[in-house]
Amino acid sequence: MGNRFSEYKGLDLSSINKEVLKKWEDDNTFEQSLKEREGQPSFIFYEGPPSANGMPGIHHVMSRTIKDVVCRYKTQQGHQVHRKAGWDTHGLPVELGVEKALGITKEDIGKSISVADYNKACRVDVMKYTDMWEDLTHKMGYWVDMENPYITFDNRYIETLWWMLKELYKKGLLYKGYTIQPYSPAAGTGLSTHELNQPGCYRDVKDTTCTAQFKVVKNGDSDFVFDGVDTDLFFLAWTTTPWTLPSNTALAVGPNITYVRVRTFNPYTSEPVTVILAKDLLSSFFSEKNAELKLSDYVPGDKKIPFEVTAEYTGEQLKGIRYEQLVPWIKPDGDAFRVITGDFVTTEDGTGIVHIAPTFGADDDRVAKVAGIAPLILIDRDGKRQPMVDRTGKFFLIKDLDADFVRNNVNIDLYGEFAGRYVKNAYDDKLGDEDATLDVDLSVMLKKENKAFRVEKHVHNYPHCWRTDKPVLYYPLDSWFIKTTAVRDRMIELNNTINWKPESTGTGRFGKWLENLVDWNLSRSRYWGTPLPIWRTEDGSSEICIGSVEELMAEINKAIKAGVMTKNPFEGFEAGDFSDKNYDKIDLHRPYVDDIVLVSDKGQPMYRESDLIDVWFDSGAMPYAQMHFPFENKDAMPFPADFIAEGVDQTRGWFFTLHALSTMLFDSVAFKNIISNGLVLDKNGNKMSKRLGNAVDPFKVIDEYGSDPLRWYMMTNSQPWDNLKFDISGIDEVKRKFFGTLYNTYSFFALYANVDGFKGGEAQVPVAERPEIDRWVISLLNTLIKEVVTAYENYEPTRAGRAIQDFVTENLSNWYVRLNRKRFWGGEFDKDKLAAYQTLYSCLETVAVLGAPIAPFYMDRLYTDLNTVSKTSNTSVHLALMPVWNESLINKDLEERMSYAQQISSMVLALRRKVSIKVRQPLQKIMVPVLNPVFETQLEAVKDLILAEVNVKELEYLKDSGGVLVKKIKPNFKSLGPKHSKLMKDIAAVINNMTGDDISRFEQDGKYDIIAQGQAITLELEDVEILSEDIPGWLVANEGRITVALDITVTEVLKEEGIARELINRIQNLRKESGLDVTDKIKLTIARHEAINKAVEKHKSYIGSQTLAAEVILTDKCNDSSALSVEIDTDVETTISIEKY
RNA sequence: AGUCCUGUAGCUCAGUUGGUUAGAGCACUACACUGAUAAUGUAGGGGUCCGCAGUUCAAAUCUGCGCAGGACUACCA
Repeated sequence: MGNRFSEYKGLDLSSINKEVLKKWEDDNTFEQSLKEREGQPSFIFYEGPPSANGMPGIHHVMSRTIKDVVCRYKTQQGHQVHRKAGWDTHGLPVELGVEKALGITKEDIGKSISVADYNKACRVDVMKYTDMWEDLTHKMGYWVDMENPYITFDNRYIETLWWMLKELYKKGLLYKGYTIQPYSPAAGTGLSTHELNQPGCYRDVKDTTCTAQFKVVKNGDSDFVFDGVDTDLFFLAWTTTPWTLPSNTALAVGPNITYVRVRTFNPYTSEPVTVILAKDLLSSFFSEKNAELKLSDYVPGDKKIPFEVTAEYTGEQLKGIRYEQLVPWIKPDGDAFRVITGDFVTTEDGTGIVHIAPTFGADDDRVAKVAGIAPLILIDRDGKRQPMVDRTGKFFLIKDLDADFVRNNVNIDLYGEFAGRYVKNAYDDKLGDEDATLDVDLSVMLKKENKAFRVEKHVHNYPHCWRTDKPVLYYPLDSWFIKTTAVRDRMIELNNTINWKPESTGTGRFGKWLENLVDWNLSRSRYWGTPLPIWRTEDGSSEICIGSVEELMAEINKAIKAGVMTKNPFEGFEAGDFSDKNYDKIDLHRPYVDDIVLVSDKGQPMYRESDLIDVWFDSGAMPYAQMHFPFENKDAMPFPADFIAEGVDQTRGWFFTLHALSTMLFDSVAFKNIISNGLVLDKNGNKMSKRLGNAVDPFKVIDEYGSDPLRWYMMTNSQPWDNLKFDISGIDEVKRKFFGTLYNTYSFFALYANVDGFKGGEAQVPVAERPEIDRWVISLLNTLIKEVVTAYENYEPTRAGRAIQDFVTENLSNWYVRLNRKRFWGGEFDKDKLAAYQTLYSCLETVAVLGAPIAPFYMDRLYTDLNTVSKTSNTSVHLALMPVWNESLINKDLEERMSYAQQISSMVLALRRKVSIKVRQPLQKIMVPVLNPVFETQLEAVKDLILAEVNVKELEYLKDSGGVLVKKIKPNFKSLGPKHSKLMKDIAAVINNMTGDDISRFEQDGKYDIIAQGQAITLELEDVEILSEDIPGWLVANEGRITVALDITVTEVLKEEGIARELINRIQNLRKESGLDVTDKIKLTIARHEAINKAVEKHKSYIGSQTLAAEVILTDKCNDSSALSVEIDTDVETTISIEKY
């Protein structure tokens, strides 16, 4: 050991995975990689916290591989890269999981199970798969510190959150307001979008829709629309929820939409009316067939209603016009019943005029606020502001309203008839599908009042509550908000400095999101999460936002003194002591914080606002909370991150909250570089899911193949931000194609290095003194380093991996090793051989270092195997530094001529195949037309390589003399294009029609005059490509611009040499079969055969040297029992025997 | 509905500032090679570059409109 390069029986990446893991553990390699970089520039990385209450899947391997690749790369660039793991522990999925496990629903909380017990169950449940996560992290080789993770339910973590909330509160960015949210009256709770997106929530339902007539008020602003109108004038607006019409306070038009004024008759009352609607939608209300009808011919009751367009307006013109309240039940408090404009208005359906009920639509609420339109609000018995519908889903009963309000604002006669009606039959147990709905009754009322223009059933998609199956209502609910809109511009500015991979996610998805930002709704009415640290008096006159446990303690003590509390539940907690022990004494969750009652300056009790905060706040706060900032690490907080990575689905999740909080609190980005990766789909492009049974178990894959092929496959198969169609056979391919080839190359090296006693520590043969092919592969190697390092630096691991793979399989293995095999076996251990070993060694070592971030296990093994013998390094590859490319070793000329060699070789081999002449049979010569001296010089340098590879004696350059060559000329569009764009077609035609003589003349003069479309044009040589495609009389191959001819005459001399080679081949096979070592010398006996005697005699020493035969004996008959019969040529058979010398 | 991504050979993917014969690997077929051998090489078949329109001398590449798949956000008259 240590003196010989390890040789293996086969490649077992799964075992290597395990062995290398063990080594990392024994050597504390990860810790070392941090310790060794102490004092070096740090590279800051944030780990996005996964939720540990679900099993890790294959897609987690994806994002974690990306993170790991970057962090390992940066370590190899000399940075210190801390990686702190984290767990996301709050939130709805946890609650649902617990409810399912305990067989309870939300209604049971506080009844059959106490909040304390419920939360205790959540705390345990959320960590239940931690072991699996740690195991996967470990096995896949993701280096992250799992010893000291941040956990979002930790009291210290929450304390930082409180500190942040207080900072926001102090800046005036935290406020209470209301917003329109999905609400389930049947369940009595608001719903999150997450809940709304449960499968089956959106269903097609058939509802009554109504196109209502809003009567235009005639005043100074609207005179122009009344010009020539002889009837009442109405706006038409359509709604799928007629029950919201009584809450209408505005109409919205599109500023650039064209509207028409139409004189017609109401189809229900037959009264003459004039209505306004979008021009584009005219045909959906008025049939073309009726266009000819005369208004004067109309008889009330006619089915066919005539109409006449009498004016046209833009939306902008209609803006500001007032109309009468459609359903005058309740007087709104403030400005209302005015036409406003909105960009969201379309003419796809309806009338192009949108009915706005700010209390029941999110869009409505927003545009109304902007335009200064009041919502239709009621005051209930408790003095609270309410929409027209109560929490159970019915119009408020008059007795439930404030008496003063009823007196001043409510028309009891009209409203009384409808008060108490449920807006959907589904909310009333007593009603079924057969009963008349509120929508219908309202529509009928409007019809009678000449206020409905069309009433019909309409099928549309509507969300339903996933628990009660009943329709959801959009309803205004009280919530706490963060005023992100206040910093929107700054967020956009900062976002422009972030390097997004791919860029489109940053500018597109994220950028657009920021432009249309709304305030961040923080409130969640749940149990398991970070409580909002705001205490308020019942009347809302005083409130306090708590920013630390210490502050809370002080307030509690104040409250105890004031007598609103009797006992401090957090007694014994010492401010400033950040130990586990101290923080274990308290619990900042519900219900404990709810039991705390504080006291206002005026001595009133203050109760906690019962909301929890959005879990996304938890994760967005992790840069600070993971350090317990500012209570600890006040001056040592790593911020902002140099790099983060997560799935693209986090764009509006984690990416957003990180960005929003850092902008608001520190006026800074939270991360400078980001990769947002795509999804991992199954091989057919379908989303993986347990339900479909197409989910891939990462543990099984790693166990079977090892992590390296999996990681390599994920990084190189498609760009990280494209979706990956995960196909297990792709991993197999990577294993064979890449790792197999790399392993083979190493095995080849190890085998011969051990034979020759090469150690790797020998003095280097100067590159300039190495043969052409060595310098070629070294040139490519330096190109590779440049390419790979640049790719990593640009956060493009895919390019890096593909470049490495290409180099290994194509250049190193298929060409360098294949052509150089003979240099490694046999012969003296001379300078040339040493150069070969050193070249191959440095290629392998460099590949190991370059590939280490992606394939950490195998590359570490390869690196160690090499260095254990050479002793040039004794560390893990992950502590090694990335190589630096040497520009002076990159020789593009050399790379070009080697590619000529490769191309010509493969062409000659193809020719041989065509005429069925084996490669073992030497041939006399190949001929290559050379049309310029540079090409000849290039070829001359690689001539020997070509000849050896294709087993041909000489290479002849055919010059342009005596007209042997048939030349062809092609236009060079790239050069011609910019000069003569319009004439290209004609020029091309002229060039293609040139004769051999023309071409010769062109070549001699260096230019050529032609006429195209009457214009004289002088062509330069660079404008065309002249090549020789055929050499009459020879066997010719042609590829691109290279042409090769092969002399296929087999002379007697050549034949003999061919026979010698055949013999050598048989003998080598025999050697191998008989188990001889590569270095064993033999005694060789060959039975005479007329066809081979001369060849053996002539090439005796050649045969001997190739087969390590000390003696080569031609005999009449081989008596040896080990003698074997071999076929040398068709019908030529002889026997040979070998014995160890 | 909006925003974004993707669409190239049977499959997975390259394809540079637009340049005229669109490539690779896998798979398939045939042949060859054999001291790297559970490798390797060569050849072959296989393409509406998603469609349509436009810009241009020239479009897989640029623009517009669609189509299909996917993601996110929203669900509104």
